[in-house]
Amino acid sequence: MKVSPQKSIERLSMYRRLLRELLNDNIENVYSHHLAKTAGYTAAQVRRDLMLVGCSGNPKTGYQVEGLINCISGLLDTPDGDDVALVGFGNLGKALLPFFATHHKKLTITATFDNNPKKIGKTSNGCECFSMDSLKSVISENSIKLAILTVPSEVAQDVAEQLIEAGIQGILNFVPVPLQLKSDIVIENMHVEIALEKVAYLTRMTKSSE
Amino acid sequence: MKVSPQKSIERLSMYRRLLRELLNDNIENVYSHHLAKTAGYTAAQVRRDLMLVGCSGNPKTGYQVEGLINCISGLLDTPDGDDVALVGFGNLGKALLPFFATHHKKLTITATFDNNPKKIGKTSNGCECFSMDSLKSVISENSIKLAILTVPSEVAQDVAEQLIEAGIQGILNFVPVPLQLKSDIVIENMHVEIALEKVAYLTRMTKSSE
DNA sequence: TTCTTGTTGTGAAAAAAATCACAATATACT
DNA sequence: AGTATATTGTGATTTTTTTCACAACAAGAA
Repeated sequence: MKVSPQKSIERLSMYRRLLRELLNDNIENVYSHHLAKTAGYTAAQVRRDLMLVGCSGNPKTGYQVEGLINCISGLLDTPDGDDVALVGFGNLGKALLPFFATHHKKLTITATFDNNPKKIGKTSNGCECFSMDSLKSVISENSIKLAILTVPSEVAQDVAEQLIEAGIQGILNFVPVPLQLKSDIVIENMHVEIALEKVAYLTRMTKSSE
Repeated sequence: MKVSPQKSIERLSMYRRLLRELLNDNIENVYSHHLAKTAGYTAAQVRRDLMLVGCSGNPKTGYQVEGLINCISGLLDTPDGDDVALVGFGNLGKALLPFFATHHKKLTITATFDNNPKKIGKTSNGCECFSMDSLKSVISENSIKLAILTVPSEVAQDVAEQLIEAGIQGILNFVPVPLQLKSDIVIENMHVEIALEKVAYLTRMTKSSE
Protein backbone atom coordinates (compact mmCIF):
# COMPACT_ATOMS: atom_id res chain seq x y z
CA MET A 1 0.00 0.00 0.00
CA LYS A 2 1.11 3.52 -0.75
CA VAL A 3 2.24 5.57 2.24
CA SER A 4 -0.01 8.59 2.68
CA PRO A 5 1.58 12.00 3.09
CA GLN A 6 2.37 12.99 6.66
CA LYS A 7 0.26 16.11 6.55
CA SER A 8 -2.75 14.10 5.47
CA ILE A 9 -2.19 11.67 8.33
CA GLU A 10 -2.22 14.53 10.80
CA ARG A 11 -5.40 15.94 9.35
CA LEU A 12 -7.09 12.55 9.23
CA SER A 13 -6.33 12.09 12.89
CA MET A 14 -7.93 15.46 13.56
CA TYR A 15 -10.99 14.62 11.46
CA ARG A 16 -11.46 11.43 13.41
CA ARG A 17 -11.37 13.29 16.68
CA LEU A 18 -14.00 15.72 15.46
CA LEU A 19 -16.10 12.95 13.93
CA ARG A 20 -16.15 11.15 17.27
CA GLU A 21 -17.55 14.26 18.87
CA LEU A 22 -20.24 14.40 16.20
CA LEU A 23 -21.04 10.74 16.78
CA ASN A 24 -21.30 11.52 20.46
CA ASP A 25 -23.86 14.20 19.65
CA ASN A 26 -25.80 11.69 17.56
CA ILE A 27 -25.05 13.49 14.32
CA GLU A 28 -25.03 10.90 11.56
CA ASN A 29 -23.88 12.80 8.51
CA VAL A 30 -21.44 15.56 7.77
CA TYR A 31 -20.35 17.63 4.77
CA SER A 32 -16.75 18.28 3.82
CA HIS A 33 -17.20 22.00 4.32
CA HIS A 34 -18.47 21.50 7.85
CA LEU A 35 -15.53 19.31 8.76
CA ALA A 36 -13.27 21.87 7.11
CA LYS A 37 -14.78 24.69 9.14
CA THR A 38 -14.37 23.01 12.50
CA ALA A 39 -10.91 21.67 11.73
CA GLY A 40 -9.67 24.89 10.17
CA TYR A 41 -8.91 23.57 6.69
CA THR A 42 -10.61 23.92 3.30
CA ALA A 43 -13.38 21.69 1.98
CA ALA A 44 -11.31 20.60 -1.01
CA GLN A 45 -8.50 19.63 1.31
CA VAL A 46 -10.84 17.53 3.41
CA ARG A 47 -12.20 15.68 0.39
CA ARG A 48 -8.68 15.07 -0.95
CA ASP A 49 -7.65 13.61 2.39
CA LEU A 50 -10.73 11.45 2.58
CA MET A 51 -9.94 10.01 -0.85
CA LEU A 52 -6.98 8.34 0.80
CA VAL A 53 -9.05 6.27 3.18
CA GLY A 54 -11.35 4.91 0.48
CA CYS A 55 -14.66 5.87 1.96
CA SER A 56 -17.11 7.73 -0.22
CA GLY A 57 -19.73 10.27 0.58
CA ASN A 58 -23.06 11.03 -0.95
CA PRO A 59 -23.63 14.17 -3.03
CA LYS A 60 -26.78 14.93 -1.11
CA THR A 61 -26.20 13.69 2.42
CA GLY A 62 -22.44 14.09 2.68
CA TYR A 63 -20.36 11.56 4.57
CA GLN A 64 -21.68 9.08 7.07
CA VAL A 65 -19.96 9.93 10.35
CA GLU A 66 -19.57 6.43 11.71
CA GLY A 67 -18.46 5.03 8.37
CA LEU A 68 -15.82 7.70 8.04
CA ILE A 69 -14.47 7.03 11.50
CA ASN A 70 -14.10 3.38 10.60
CA CYS A 71 -12.37 4.17 7.32
CA ILE A 72 -9.91 6.52 8.97
CA SER A 73 -9.30 4.00 11.73
CA GLY A 74 -8.61 1.42 9.07
CA LEU A 75 -5.68 3.52 7.95
CA LEU A 76 -4.45 4.83 11.30
CA ASP A 77 -5.01 1.95 13.67
CA THR A 78 -3.72 -1.57 13.95
CA PRO A 79 -6.41 -4.06 14.92
CA ASP A 80 -4.76 -4.86 18.25
CA GLY A 81 -3.43 -1.40 19.04
CA ASP A 82 0.11 -0.49 20.04
CA ASP A 83 1.84 -0.25 23.38
CA VAL A 84 3.88 2.84 24.12
CA ALA A 85 6.72 3.41 26.58
CA LEU A 86 7.00 6.77 28.27
CA VAL A 87 10.64 7.39 29.06
CA GLY A 88 11.33 10.13 31.59
CA PHE A 89 8.59 10.56 34.14
CA GLY A 90 9.14 14.14 35.22
CA ASN A 91 6.60 16.94 35.02
CA LEU A 92 6.27 16.66 31.28
CA GLY A 93 5.90 12.91 31.32
CA LYS A 94 3.26 13.11 34.02
CA ALA A 95 1.42 15.73 32.05
CA LEU A 96 1.37 13.62 28.90
CA LEU A 97 0.02 10.47 30.48
CA PRO A 98 -3.59 11.72 30.79
CA PHE A 99 -3.63 12.63 27.09
CA PHE A 100 -3.74 8.93 26.31
CA ALA A 101 -5.16 7.44 29.46
CA THR A 102 -8.43 9.23 28.77
CA HIS A 103 -9.87 7.95 25.58
CA HIS A 104 -7.31 6.31 23.40
CA LYS A 105 -8.13 2.69 22.76
CA LYS A 106 -5.43 1.87 20.26
CA LEU A 107 -2.38 3.61 21.68
CA THR A 108 -1.72 2.73 25.29
CA ILE A 109 1.13 3.83 27.48
CA THR A 110 1.90 0.59 29.26
CA ALA A 111 5.13 1.43 31.04
CA THR A 112 6.96 4.51 32.28
CA PHE A 113 10.64 4.79 33.08
CA ASP A 114 12.60 7.08 35.36
CA ASN A 115 15.75 6.96 37.43
CA ASN A 116 14.26 8.62 40.51
CA PRO A 117 14.03 5.86 43.17
CA LYS A 118 10.97 7.52 44.69
CA LYS A 119 9.00 7.02 41.50
CA ILE A 120 10.10 3.50 40.67
CA GLY A 121 7.56 0.85 41.49
CA LYS A 122 4.69 3.31 41.79
CA THR A 123 1.70 3.09 39.49
CA SER A 124 0.02 6.10 37.81
CA ASN A 125 -2.92 5.95 35.43
CA GLY A 126 -2.62 2.22 35.49
CA CYS A 127 0.97 1.90 34.44
CA GLU A 128 3.99 1.09 36.52
CA CYS A 129 7.14 3.15 36.67
CA PHE A 130 10.29 1.11 36.07
CA SER A 131 13.92 1.98 36.62
CA MET A 132 16.06 2.97 33.66
CA ASP A 133 18.10 -0.17 34.27
CA SER A 134 15.16 -2.32 33.28
CA LEU A 135 14.50 -0.29 30.12
CA LYS A 136 15.79 -2.88 27.69
CA SER A 137 14.29 -5.90 29.35
CA VAL A 138 10.81 -4.45 29.85
CA ILE A 139 10.60 -3.03 26.35
CA SER A 140 11.93 -6.07 24.56
CA GLU A 141 9.98 -8.56 26.63
CA ASN A 142 6.75 -6.71 25.93
CA SER A 143 7.67 -6.06 22.29
CA ILE A 144 6.99 -2.35 22.69
CA LYS A 145 7.70 -0.55 19.45
CA LEU A 146 6.86 3.08 20.26
CA ALA A 147 8.26 5.48 22.82
CA ILE A 148 7.69 9.00 24.06
CA LEU A 149 10.95 10.61 25.12
CA THR A 150 10.87 13.22 27.88
CA VAL A 151 14.24 12.81 29.55
CA PRO A 152 16.76 15.62 30.24
CA SER A 153 18.69 16.81 27.18
CA GLU A 154 22.02 15.55 28.43
CA VAL A 155 20.99 11.91 28.37
CA ALA A 156 18.57 11.99 25.42
CA GLN A 157 20.91 10.60 22.78
CA ASP A 158 22.14 7.84 25.06
CA VAL A 159 18.65 6.84 26.15
CA ALA A 160 17.43 6.94 22.55
CA GLU A 161 20.16 4.51 21.54
CA GLN A 162 19.15 2.17 24.35
CA LEU A 163 15.57 2.37 23.12
CA ILE A 164 16.60 1.34 19.62
CA GLU A 165 18.61 -1.57 20.99
CA ALA A 166 15.56 -2.65 22.96
CA GLY A 167 13.50 -2.74 19.79
CA ILE A 168 11.80 0.65 19.68
CA GLN A 169 11.06 1.73 16.10
CA GLY A 170 9.30 5.05 16.51
CA ILE A 171 9.96 7.92 18.90
CA LEU A 172 7.93 10.98 19.81
CA ASN A 173 10.69 13.26 21.01
CA PHE A 174 10.06 16.16 23.37
CA VAL A 175 13.71 16.71 24.12
CA PRO A 176 14.98 19.89 22.46
CA VAL A 177 17.85 18.06 20.80
CA PRO A 178 17.93 16.41 17.37
CA LEU A 179 18.48 12.69 17.88
CA GLN A 180 21.09 11.02 15.68
CA LEU A 181 19.72 7.60 14.90
CA LYS A 182 19.57 5.10 12.06
CA SER A 183 17.39 6.42 9.28
CA ASP A 184 14.86 3.60 9.55
CA ILE A 185 13.77 4.83 12.97
CA VAL A 186 10.77 7.16 12.86
CA ILE A 187 11.28 10.32 14.86
CA GLU A 188 8.68 13.00 15.39
CA ASN A 189 9.96 16.06 17.18
CA MET A 190 7.86 18.25 19.45
CA HIS A 191 10.15 21.20 19.96
CA VAL A 192 8.30 23.57 22.24
CA GLU A 193 10.84 26.34 22.12
CA ILE A 194 11.06 26.27 18.35
CA ALA A 195 7.28 26.30 18.08
CA LEU A 196 7.03 29.37 20.29
CA GLU A 197 9.75 31.16 18.37
CA LYS A 198 7.79 30.44 15.22
CA VAL A 199 4.61 31.85 16.75
CA ALA A 200 6.51 34.96 17.82
CA TYR A 201 7.98 35.44 14.35
CA LEU A 202 4.72 34.87 12.51
CA THR A 203 2.81 37.11 14.87
CA ARG A 204 5.24 39.91 14.23
CA MET A 205 5.17 39.37 10.47
CA THR A 206 1.40 39.09 10.06
CA LYS A 207 0.93 42.19 12.18
CA SER A 208 3.44 44.29 10.25
CA SER A 209 2.12 43.25 6.82
CA GLU A 210 -1.46 44.31 7.46
CA MET B 1 10.26 42.46 4.27
CA LYS B 2 9.26 39.13 2.80
CA VAL B 3 7.90 36.56 5.24
CA SER B 4 10.12 33.50 5.30
CA PRO B 5 8.51 30.08 4.96
CA GLN B 6 7.44 28.46 8.20
CA LYS B 7 9.57 25.40 7.68
CA SER B 8 12.66 27.54 7.24
CA ILE B 9 11.87 29.41 10.42
CA GLU B 10 11.71 26.17 12.35
CA ARG B 11 14.99 25.00 10.92
CA LEU B 12 16.68 28.34 11.54
CA SER B 13 15.61 28.15 15.15
CA MET B 14 17.18 24.70 15.34
CA TYR B 15 20.39 25.87 13.66
CA ARG B 16 20.68 28.66 16.20
CA ARG B 17 20.33 26.24 19.06
CA LEU B 18 23.08 24.05 17.65
CA LEU B 19 25.28 27.01 16.82
CA ARG B 20 25.06 28.19 20.41
CA GLU B 21 26.33 24.82 21.55
CA LEU B 22 29.22 25.13 19.12
CA LEU B 23 29.96 28.61 20.41
CA ASN B 24 29.93 27.19 23.90
CA ASP B 25 32.55 24.66 22.84
CA ASN B 26 34.64 27.48 21.38
CA ILE B 27 34.15 26.29 17.83
CA GLU B 28 34.34 29.34 15.59
CA ASN B 29 33.46 28.04 12.16
CA VAL B 30 31.09 25.49 10.74
CA TYR B 31 30.26 24.02 7.32
CA SER B 32 26.77 23.59 5.99
CA HIS B 33 27.21 19.84 5.84
CA HIS B 34 28.19 19.69 9.49
CA LEU B 35 25.15 21.69 10.54
CA ALA B 36 23.07 19.49 8.28
CA LYS B 37 24.41 16.34 9.87
CA THR B 38 23.71 17.38 13.45
CA ALA B 39 20.33 18.89 12.65
CA GLY B 40 19.24 16.02 10.44
CA TYR B 41 18.74 17.92 7.19
CA THR B 42 20.72 18.19 3.95
CA ALA B 43 23.58 20.59 3.29
CA ALA B 44 21.75 22.22 0.39
CA GLN B 45 18.75 22.79 2.61
CA VAL B 46 20.91 24.45 5.23
CA ARG B 47 22.48 26.80 2.72
CA ARG B 48 19.08 27.68 1.25
CA ASP B 49 17.80 28.53 4.69
CA LEU B 50 20.83 30.60 5.52
CA MET B 51 20.31 32.63 2.35
CA LEU B 52 17.22 34.01 4.06
CA VAL B 53 19.10 35.59 6.91
CA GLY B 54 21.60 37.38 4.71
CA CYS B 55 24.80 36.14 6.24
CA SER B 56 27.42 34.68 3.97
CA GLY B 57 29.98 32.02 4.52
CA ASN B 58 33.39 31.48 3.13
CA PRO B 59 34.16 28.76 0.57
CA LYS B 60 37.12 27.61 2.59
CA THR B 61 36.28 28.22 6.22
CA GLY B 62 32.50 27.83 6.11
CA TYR B 63 30.28 30.02 8.23
CA GLN B 64 31.38 31.98 11.25
CA VAL B 65 29.40 30.59 14.17
CA GLU B 66 28.88 33.79 16.09
CA GLY B 67 28.05 35.77 12.98
CA LEU B 68 25.46 33.23 11.98
CA ILE B 69 23.82 33.29 15.38
CA ASN B 70 23.52 37.05 15.11
CA CYS B 71 22.06 36.88 11.62
CA ILE B 72 19.48 34.29 12.62
CA SER B 73 18.64 36.28 15.71
CA GLY B 74 18.14 39.32 13.52
CA LEU B 75 15.34 37.46 11.82
CA LEU B 76 13.85 35.59 14.76
CA ASP B 77 14.18 38.01 17.65
CA THR B 78 12.87 41.43 18.44
CA PRO B 79 15.47 43.69 20.05
CA ASP B 80 13.54 43.90 23.32
CA GLY B 81 12.17 40.37 23.37
CA ASP B 82 8.58 39.33 23.91
CA ASP B 83 6.57 38.52 27.01
CA VAL B 84 4.51 35.35 27.04
CA ALA B 85 1.49 34.39 29.14
CA LEU B 86 1.10 30.76 30.19
CA VAL B 87 -2.59 30.06 30.56
CA GLY B 88 -3.45 26.91 32.52
CA PHE B 89 -0.90 26.03 35.15
CA GLY B 90 -1.51 22.31 35.55
CA ASN B 91 1.04 19.57 35.04
CA LEU B 92 1.66 20.51 31.45
CA GLY B 93 1.99 24.20 32.18
CA LYS B 94 4.41 23.49 34.99
CA ALA B 95 6.43 21.24 32.73
CA LEU B 96 6.71 23.90 30.03
CA LEU B 97 7.91 26.70 32.25
CA PRO B 98 11.49 25.38 32.61
CA PHE B 99 11.83 25.14 28.82
CA PHE B 100 11.98 28.91 28.73
CA ALA B 101 13.13 29.80 32.20
CA THR B 102 16.44 28.14 31.47
CA HIS B 103 18.13 29.93 28.66
CA HIS B 104 15.75 31.96 26.58
CA LYS B 105 16.59 35.62 26.65
CA LYS B 106 14.09 36.90 24.13
CA LEU B 107 10.94 34.97 24.99
CA THR B 108 9.99 35.22 28.63
CA ILE B 109 6.99 33.75 30.37
CA THR B 110 6.08 36.64 32.62
CA ALA B 111 2.72 35.53 33.97
CA THR B 112 0.83 32.30 34.51
CA PHE B 113 -2.92 31.91 34.98
CA ASP B 114 -5.02 29.26 36.66
CA ASN B 115 -8.32 29.04 38.46
CA ASN B 116 -7.07 26.86 41.31
CA PRO B 117 -7.06 29.10 44.42
CA LYS B 118 -4.12 27.17 45.87
CA LYS B 119 -1.91 28.20 42.97
CA ILE B 120 -2.96 31.82 42.70
CA GLY B 121 -0.51 34.29 44.17
CA LYS B 122 2.35 31.79 44.25
CA THR B 123 5.51 32.38 42.26
CA SER B 124 7.32 29.70 40.21
CA ASN B 125 10.44 30.24 38.15
CA GLY B 126 10.11 33.92 38.82
CA CYS B 127 6.62 34.43 37.54
CA GLU B 128 3.45 34.89 39.49
CA CYS B 129 0.28 32.86 39.04
CA PHE B 130 -2.81 35.01 38.58
CA SER B 131 -6.48 34.08 38.68
CA MET B 132 -8.37 33.64 35.43
CA ASP B 133 -10.48 36.65 36.44
CA SER B 134 -7.48 38.90 36.06
CA LEU B 135 -6.57 37.46 32.66
CA LYS B 136 -7.67 40.45 30.64
CA SER B 137 -6.32 43.12 32.92
CA VAL B 138 -2.89 41.58 33.43
CA ILE B 139 -2.39 40.79 29.74
CA SER B 140 -3.60 44.11 28.41
CA GLU B 141 -1.82 46.19 31.05
CA ASN B 142 1.46 44.46 30.28
CA SER B 143 0.83 44.46 26.52
CA ILE B 144 1.48 40.74 26.30
CA LYS B 145 1.05 39.53 22.74
CA LEU B 146 1.85 35.81 22.98
CA ALA B 147 0.25 33.01 24.97
CA ILE B 148 0.75 29.33 25.60
CA LEU B 149 -2.57 27.59 26.09
CA THR B 150 -2.68 24.52 28.36
CA VAL B 151 -6.18 24.66 29.82
CA PRO B 152 -8.71 21.78 29.81
CA SER B 153 -10.41 21.16 26.44
CA GLU B 154 -13.84 22.19 27.65
CA VAL B 155 -12.82 25.79 28.31
CA ALA B 156 -10.18 26.21 25.59
CA GLN B 157 -12.33 28.06 23.07
CA ASP B 158 -13.74 30.39 25.69
CA VAL B 159 -10.35 31.16 27.19
CA ALA B 160 -8.85 31.68 23.74
CA GLU B 161 -11.51 34.27 22.97
CA GLN B 162 -10.73 36.08 26.21
CA LEU B 163 -7.06 36.08 25.25
CA ILE B 164 -7.83 37.72 21.93
CA GLU B 165 -9.95 40.36 23.63
CA ALA B 166 -7.08 41.05 25.98
CA GLY B 167 -4.79 41.68 23.02
CA ILE B 168 -3.06 38.33 22.45
CA GLN B 169 -2.03 37.91 18.81
CA GLY B 170 -0.29 34.55 18.76
CA ILE B 171 -1.12 31.31 20.56
CA LEU B 172 0.86 28.13 21.05
CA ASN B 173 -1.98 25.68 21.63
CA PHE B 174 -1.51 22.42 23.47
CA VAL B 175 -5.22 21.76 23.84
CA PRO B 176 -6.33 18.93 21.56
CA VAL B 177 -9.08 21.04 20.02
CA PRO B 178 -8.91 23.27 16.95
CA LEU B 179 -9.51 26.85 18.06
CA GLN B 180 -11.97 28.90 16.01
CA LEU B 181 -10.56 32.41 15.94
CA LYS B 182 -10.21 35.35 13.61
CA SER B 183 -7.81 34.55 10.80
CA ASP B 184 -5.33 37.25 11.76
CA ILE B 185 -4.49 35.42 14.98
CA VAL B 186 -1.47 33.15 14.69
CA ILE B 187 -2.11 29.68 16.06
CA GLU B 188 0.45 26.92 16.30
CA ASN B 189 -0.94 23.61 17.43
CA MET B 190 0.99 21.04 19.44
CA HIS B 191 -1.31 18.06 19.27
CA VAL B 192 0.39 15.30 21.21
CA GLU B 193 -2.11 12.61 20.41
CA ILE B 194 -2.05 13.37 16.70
CA ALA B 195 1.74 13.35 16.73
CA LEU B 196 1.83 9.94 18.37
CA GLU B 197 -0.71 8.53 15.95
CA LYS B 198 1.48 9.78 13.14
CA VAL B 199 4.53 8.10 14.64
CA ALA B 200 2.58 4.87 14.99
CA TYR B 201 1.42 5.02 11.38
CA LEU B 202 4.80 5.89 9.94
CA THR B 203 6.53 3.25 12.00
CA ARG B 204 4.17 0.62 10.69
CA MET B 205 4.55 1.81 7.10
CA THR B 206 8.32 2.13 7.04
CA LYS B 207 8.65 -1.29 8.61
CA SER B 208 6.34 -2.97 6.13
CA SER B 209 7.89 -1.35 3.06
CA GLU B 210 11.43 -2.54 3.79
C1' DT C 1 -41.15 12.48 -14.55
C1' DT C 2 -38.28 16.39 -14.93
C1' DC C 3 -36.03 20.27 -12.76
C1' DT C 4 -33.30 22.34 -9.18
C1' DT C 5 -29.90 22.42 -5.80
C1' DG C 6 -25.77 21.66 -3.36
C1' DT C 7 -22.59 18.23 -2.75
C1' DT C 8 -18.96 14.72 -3.97
C1' DG C 9 -14.82 13.07 -6.46
C1' DT C 10 -11.05 14.19 -9.13
C1' DG C 11 -8.19 15.83 -13.26
C1' DA C 12 -5.64 19.83 -13.98
C1' DA C 13 -3.28 23.89 -12.47
C1' DA C 14 -0.82 26.46 -9.17
C1' DA C 15 2.01 27.09 -5.31
C1' DA C 16 5.37 25.68 -2.11
C1' DA C 17 9.28 23.08 -0.73
C1' DA C 18 13.24 20.35 -1.47
C1' DT C 19 16.93 18.81 -4.28
C1' DC C 20 20.24 19.01 -7.91
C1' DA C 21 24.17 20.64 -10.06
C1' DC C 22 27.67 23.64 -10.96
C1' DA C 23 30.11 28.23 -11.49
C1' DA C 24 32.53 31.15 -8.36
C1' DT C 25 35.85 31.30 -4.96
C1' DA C 26 38.95 31.35 -0.74
C1' DT C 27 42.76 29.10 1.05
C1' DA C 28 46.69 25.88 1.39
C1' DC C 29 50.29 23.74 -1.00
C1' DT C 30 54.02 23.31 -4.45
C1' DA D 1 52.64 32.54 -9.06
C1' DG D 2 50.00 28.83 -10.30
C1' DT D 3 47.40 24.58 -9.03
C1' DA D 4 44.38 21.67 -6.41
C1' DT D 5 40.61 21.20 -3.34
C1' DA D 6 36.43 21.60 -0.90
C1' DT D 7 32.92 24.69 0.00
C1' DT D 8 29.57 28.43 -0.83
C1' DG D 9 25.63 30.59 -3.26
C1' DT D 10 22.09 30.03 -6.38
C1' DG D 11 19.56 29.17 -10.98
C1' DA D 12 17.11 25.36 -12.62
C1' DT D 13 14.62 21.25 -11.83
C1' DT D 14 11.97 18.06 -9.47
C1' DT D 15 8.88 16.69 -6.11
C1' DT D 16 5.24 17.45 -3.00
C1' DT D 17 1.22 19.73 -1.44
C1' DT D 18 -2.63 22.61 -2.02
C1' DT D 19 -6.11 24.80 -4.54
C1' DC D 20 -9.15 25.31 -8.43
C1' DA D 21 -12.91 24.12 -11.16
C1' DC D 22 -16.31 21.35 -12.88
C1' DA D 23 -18.62 16.96 -14.43
C1' DA D 24 -21.30 13.49 -12.12
C1' DC D 25 -24.82 12.80 -9.20
C1' DA D 26 -28.37 11.93 -5.28
C1' DA D 27 -32.54 13.50 -3.41
C1' DG D 28 -36.35 16.51 -2.82
C1' DA D 29 -39.73 19.63 -5.20
C1' DA D 30 -42.89 20.70 -8.82
